[in-house]
Amino acid sequence: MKRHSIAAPFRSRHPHPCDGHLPSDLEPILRQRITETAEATLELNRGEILVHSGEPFKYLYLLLSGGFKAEEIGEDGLSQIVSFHYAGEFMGLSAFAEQRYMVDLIALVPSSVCEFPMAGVQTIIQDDRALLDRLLIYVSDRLMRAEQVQLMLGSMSSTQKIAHFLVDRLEASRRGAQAESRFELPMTRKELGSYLGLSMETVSRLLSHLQEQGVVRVDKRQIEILREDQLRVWLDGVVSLPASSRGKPAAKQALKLA
Amino acid sequence: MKRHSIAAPFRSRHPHPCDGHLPSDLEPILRQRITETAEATLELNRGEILVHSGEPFKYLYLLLSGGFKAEEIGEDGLSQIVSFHYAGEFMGLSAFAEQRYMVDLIALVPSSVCEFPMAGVQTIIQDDRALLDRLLIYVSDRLMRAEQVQLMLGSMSSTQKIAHFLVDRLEASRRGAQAESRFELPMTRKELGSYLGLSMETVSRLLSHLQEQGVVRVDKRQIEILREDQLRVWLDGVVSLPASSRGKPAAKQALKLA
DNA sequence: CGGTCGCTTGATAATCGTCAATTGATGTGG
DNA sequence: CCACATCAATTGACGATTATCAAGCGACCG
Repeated sequence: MKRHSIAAPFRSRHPHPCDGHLPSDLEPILRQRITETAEATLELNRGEILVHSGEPFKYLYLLLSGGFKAEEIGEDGLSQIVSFHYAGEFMGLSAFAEQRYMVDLIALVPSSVCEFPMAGVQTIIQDDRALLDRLLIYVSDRLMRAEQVQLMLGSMSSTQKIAHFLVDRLEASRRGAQAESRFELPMTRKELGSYLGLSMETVSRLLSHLQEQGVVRVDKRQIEILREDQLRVWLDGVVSLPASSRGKPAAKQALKLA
Repeated sequence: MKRHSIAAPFRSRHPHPCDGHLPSDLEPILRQRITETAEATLELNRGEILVHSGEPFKYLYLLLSGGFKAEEIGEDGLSQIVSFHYAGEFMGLSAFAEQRYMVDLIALVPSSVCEFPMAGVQTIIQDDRALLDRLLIYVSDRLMRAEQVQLMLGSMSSTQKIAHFLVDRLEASRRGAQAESRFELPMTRKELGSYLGLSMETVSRLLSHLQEQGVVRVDKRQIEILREDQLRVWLDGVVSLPASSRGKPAAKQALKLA
């Protein structure tokens, strides 16, 4: 984990590395003040740990580029990825309650993050309550998403889970600059399985199955969505994973519904 | 749903109905100010809906007595209970992001809640930022819990899920006034199943099984924990639900581990 | 008193996890 | 630079866990 300190003179002379990466709904004044409190940027390689669960909540992190997983660790050794983080997102928002991080934050791919000391954040909040308003909204937003993940984990079949994930990624990539229907997954099949509550093997089979049916094109971690409509059929729960494509009824079904 | 307005003259002369129900970590000054903004208390019977998902976020609710479920509704008709709420808890905290409620809030048993108009809450926040700090903590606390539920849903077996739930309830009842190892469930088996990502039948079988082994006593919705140590063995994942107690190896296993 | 609801229990079957073998990619040290 | 180890991914065979279907029972309500 390489650390690049941002000295005060540097800050005033150069475009700030966090600039252009802050959430777009943040008021301009706040952007500037936040930017000024950033103490350093960090570069992490795949597998490097940014924060350990249980450590005191000293920094808020903004992901500038790359990808992260947030992994919840049970007392008994169980673990589960509870969220993935993509560029532009804050990380560590579940730490306000206990003033300690509640998850491990681990880089999935080479990533850079911006580090905001909580002391500085508190200072900003002293003169301008707007930032606190924003933080409340961000945390509430994550809560909303976590509840949606609960629905996914508790009530969906494996096919629905994958479709749910792919549709979510597709919509995110559409919101991006050049509205693509292609994207790159930053995580392994195993990590995706952990997030979805499935085994690595099931994830792999589902992706193969989706590809056989011409719904997506899968090349390593490159995903291209060919038929969003079919994906939404999977999401509606009509399709199920065949036991090694028994007599290939699944293909017929897919054609029927097309 | 019966509504009792709290007129201003009433407020000054009587002990307030919300008094003594607010979270204990709230500063006294805030308690008083919050209490003053309460507009009404509501009485709901089992099954009555306090809030529909999607409605605008007009009120924050404090549960005074009884129990609630928060039910997430998928676009396709799927639904899942994402949390239960017990006396003293705020409800509706995932609504800050979109300014709409994200779940249905439904009474599990006859309940009373205190209704705080968001307009009034905003007013308090204008003069005193402490309340906003508190809200951030409460939302972050719920996020933390939601992430723990994700771990439960994604990585635990049915036996671990039930044990997890019962241990959680046991600890809550211990924190109560007379530190009991007995408590009453406010929800049906089906509702509990929805929350745990299990079918009603599996929940019923697991409770029967726990009773056969003398770990708990179950009478309708009354639960008494007899052997917390055994419950924690279940939580560690050593035990599994036998297929109709095949030759009763489960009983032997339980004795071995005792 | 009939009907619905909550709960229990049994039989059966489907989904999905586990185990295993294989392949290709990556990286490391001799 | 190549052999070797490790890791990610795929695919198949098998079986366990847990959902579904079905029947029955007591409680409560109209």
